[in-house]
Amino acid sequence: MTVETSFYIDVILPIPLERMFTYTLSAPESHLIAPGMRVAVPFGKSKVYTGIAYRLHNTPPVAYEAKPIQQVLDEAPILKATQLAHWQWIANYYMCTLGEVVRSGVPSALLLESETLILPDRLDAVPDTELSDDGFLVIEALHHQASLRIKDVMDITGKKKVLPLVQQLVAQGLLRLQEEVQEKYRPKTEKYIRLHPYYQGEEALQALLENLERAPQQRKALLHYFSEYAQQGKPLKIKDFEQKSGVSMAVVRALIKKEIFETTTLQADRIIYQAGEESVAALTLNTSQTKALNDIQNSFLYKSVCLLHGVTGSGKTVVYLKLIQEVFERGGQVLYLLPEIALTAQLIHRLKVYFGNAVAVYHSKYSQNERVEVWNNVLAGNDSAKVIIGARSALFLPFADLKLIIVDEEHEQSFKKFDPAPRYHARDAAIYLAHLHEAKCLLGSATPSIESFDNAQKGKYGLATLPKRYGEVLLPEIVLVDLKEAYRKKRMKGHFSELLLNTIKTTIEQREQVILFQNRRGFAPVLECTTCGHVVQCPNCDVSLTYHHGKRQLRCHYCGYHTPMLQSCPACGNSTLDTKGFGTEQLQEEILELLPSARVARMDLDTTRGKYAYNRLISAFEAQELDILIGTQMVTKGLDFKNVGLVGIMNADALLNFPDYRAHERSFQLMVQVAGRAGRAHKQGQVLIQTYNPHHPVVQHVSDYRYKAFFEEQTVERQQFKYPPEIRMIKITLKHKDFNTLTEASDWFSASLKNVLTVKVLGPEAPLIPRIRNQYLMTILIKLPHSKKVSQLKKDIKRVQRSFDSIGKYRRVRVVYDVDHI
DNA sequence: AGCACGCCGACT
DNA sequence: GTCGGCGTGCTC
Repeated sequence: MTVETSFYIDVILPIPLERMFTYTLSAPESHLIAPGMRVAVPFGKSKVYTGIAYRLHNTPPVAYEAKPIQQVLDEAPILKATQLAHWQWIANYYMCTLGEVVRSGVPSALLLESETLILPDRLDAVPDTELSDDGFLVIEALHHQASLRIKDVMDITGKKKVLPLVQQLVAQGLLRLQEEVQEKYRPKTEKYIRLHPYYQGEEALQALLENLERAPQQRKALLHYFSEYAQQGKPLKIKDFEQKSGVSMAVVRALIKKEIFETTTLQADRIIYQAGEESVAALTLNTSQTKALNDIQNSFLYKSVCLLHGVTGSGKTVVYLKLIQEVFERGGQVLYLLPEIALTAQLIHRLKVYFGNAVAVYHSKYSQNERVEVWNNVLAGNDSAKVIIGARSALFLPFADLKLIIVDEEHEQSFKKFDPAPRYHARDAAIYLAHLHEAKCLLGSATPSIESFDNAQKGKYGLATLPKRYGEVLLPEIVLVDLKEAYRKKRMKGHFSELLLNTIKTTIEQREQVILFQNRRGFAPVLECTTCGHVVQCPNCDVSLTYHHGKRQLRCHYCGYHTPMLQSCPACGNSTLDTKGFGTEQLQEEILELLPSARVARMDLDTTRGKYAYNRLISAFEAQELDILIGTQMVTKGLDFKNVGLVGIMNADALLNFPDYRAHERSFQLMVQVAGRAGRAHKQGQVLIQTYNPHHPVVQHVSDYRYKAFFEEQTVERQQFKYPPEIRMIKITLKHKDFNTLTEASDWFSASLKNVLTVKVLGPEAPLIPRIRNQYLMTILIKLPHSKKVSQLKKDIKRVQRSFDSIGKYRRVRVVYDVDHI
């Protein structure tokens, strides 16, 4: 007597729902499946999703009947247990669902797409005369086409609601529906040839060659095959063979047809790297680099995270290389995280020189196929993916043996993801990932974030420093220009002080280049009527429109709205519209007027939109085809120019006066980073900062490169006003298109939080920009001391949200959590 | 999140 | 009458 056992699987679906879904498995499926594999499952009325198998069990669900899965999609797990643990941590810590982590973590080519296909069943089951007009159209279309999709039916009938119609036709037996799950990723294959096994023996071969006496080309091909095969000892690529042997494809085909050659198809790796050319061992470190390396290694003996504070140009990368080499020799995997992938080209090249084809690149700009390739290589622990360079998303790779994570430019804001969940900080997620793998994590920066330096000061992280530029070149000299005084003494030409303008001139005369930094694109950020004071605003967002001179347009930098330049004030009708403030575009225009012979280019979001525009600008500047580069923060990021004599910061106050607790930190970082672009291999560079407040402590600290003093001042400020790292913060944003509903809803939410939580709840408050893309925003801020337990707090917040969601009128109010927001 | 269902007002 | 709007509930 046998007892019927049922098999169930809990599946993570890539959707923003907290719970998992339980499906039934057949007995054979239950033997094939393991946690971490993908499964195709039906969901709802007509959808099929790819989910991740999470837990296999025998407990039937009580409240509902589980559906059977459609298909097991993998033979082996594509996710590792450690990886799932990491994803779970991200979901908990950043208050999102595991499904959202899956959606952003798994390459979308591995998350199959469901497409409802409509196929003909018995098209003559019902006479045409009994069909509705729309029904007739659909059946007619299926006489010409093998299948239709739902959206095709919409086009044919010209209607949006076609499902009832389709369902009726299905019920009548005319059509059937097929839920087709398509594998988007097809491994690239290449054709290889080899000699047919029949000719293995000496005699058979001899006979064959004699046989080919009258076919000299085929004979030539065969002889070439032998010499190549003797060298390589493996099947030969058909393309290579054709080239090297000098015979035409027709000859090869003839030999295949005669069954003298046979072809095999092998999966090819799409990403091919050249072999390593130089050895890291041959790299010599200077004394401070040696010391830093030793400090890092020592700290790794008892701490898992170490911060490397190295000034710009101090040679941090060489230290990284040494650390990577050490792991590389032991065969472990290294993850090298960068804030922005635009800057990786130089680095990838450099790493490949040392680690050859062990270097793999992974980021969102890569094609789906390439990403799946890297994914599989990392999963298998292949030699072709031992050193992985990537942006944020590389954190989600299925590491088999991760030993070291390097987070370069750890202070960069772009490591924190926002908008689609999961809103994680890649640096912090990297530290947790290292912890799970018992790996080491190195954070590197010239201007460490307050948080990281604080952790280093408190002994939580190790600390190593590179205080000097490589080759003992001095850091650029920073000169402050008092704008107030310059204006008073009428020593200004447009937005340029005489000092800055003259220094630009002499720099160019010395055949050196200039970078001008202005953190604002466009021509003028505000268009104001001088008669009535009206400021022209975006119709969808509560921000002023920026005037773009080149296109004679007004543009919104938040939603992309644009309109031709207005000739008169929309409020009072007078033609007295005037621009206020200035952006990169206006600077470019001014400089062209002031220095007509200078070769000037602008680098901002507007000029780097095209696929290659960014690289073109960079190479033109590198090749010294340009004298002056005017840019936004884009120019501050890790670019290594060799001939920059001067960096000008047009207006430091625009950075400092930003209403945000991080404004000073960001200003310090931006200014020091952009200053670092000045100076050459053996010559000190120059930096000019224009400001209305030359005595501002941040400006002062920048001018002397006093990071420590800056850090201490910031720490005091943050302790005083209760900001991180003194406390932790969770920002809750509520969005809705109706202002009144939103206000009511956020009041309710905030009040409930204040009721339930024992920590500080601030708000609701309208953010700086209270409306974006026709959605009103409200923020609630939660500040909690480190002594409080976060996990319980987050559960309490989620509980409040559940009661909130159960209130009908608030249901459509979107609630967004941003933990440790920037 | 989707998506269907169901109830309302606005038109061929 | 039908079409499309949007509020509501559900998805294993």
